[in-house]
Amino acid sequence: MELLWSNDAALTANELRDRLAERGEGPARAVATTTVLTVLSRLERKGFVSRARDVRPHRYRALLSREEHTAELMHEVLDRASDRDAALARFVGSVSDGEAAILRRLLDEHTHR
Amino acid sequence: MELLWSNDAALTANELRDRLAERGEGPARAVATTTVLTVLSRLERKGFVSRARDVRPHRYRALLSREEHTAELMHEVLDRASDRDAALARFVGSVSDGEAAILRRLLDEHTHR
DNA sequence: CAAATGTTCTACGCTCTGTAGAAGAAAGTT
DNA sequence: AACTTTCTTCTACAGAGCGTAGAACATTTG
Repeated sequence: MELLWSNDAALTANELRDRLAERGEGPARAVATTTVLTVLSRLERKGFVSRARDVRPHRYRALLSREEHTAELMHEVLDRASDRDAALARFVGSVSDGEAAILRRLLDEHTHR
Repeated sequence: MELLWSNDAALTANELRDRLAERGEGPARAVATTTVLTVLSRLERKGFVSRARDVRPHRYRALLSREEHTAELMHEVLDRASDRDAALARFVGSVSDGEAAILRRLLDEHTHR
């Protein structure tokens, strides 16, 4: 559910519900607005989403973009490893050549910046 | 619980239970053997553990090392991203300098091998 | 065969997630 | 202000996963 969040930003619950209804017309679609609200509240509690309480139909926005969130998760996973370096090594070792090239480029930028 | 697995390899349920009892004498320690068995069965079902059924006190062993598992998880997380490259970029961007250096070295090995 | 040891089945409690109805609060309308 | 519509919160329930383990069944040992 949370994945549907990567949309744009700052939506109301109803707007979000409509977006959800659009993508994926199939059966078993269309959730109730309250459902969206509940999920949003939980996400807010967990710090994934911010809510503008001042405007009336509260507007919600993702605090982290989809990609930031992914990076965040990768770090969490890595942090749970007993041997970070070894884990990193395994990770790099199991990356495709293409992706290895991308990583290299990214690291260069990381340095020169 | 699964984390306690990174021990060595090929243990019986009882041996495992003993290892668990040792590390962390504190209160609320010491689980029943059946508990260990149940957990092992579930891990086996999920493919994290292999079991030698031929020997009688079945012997269990981790299929992936702690670090391999971590790398695996990182890939899974990355695979769920809509834009892998962007996610990778975020990841690299949020890595410490020291870790960046390690990554660079790993990539070099990756290439020259 | 009986006793000891090992394994499977079944189950309970807890947390998380998806789902939403009922009830309360705020805004819009006449 | 009273009424209606819209929005939000509260409460709840089912299903999955995890930690835990007792009861029952199987196997090995003496």
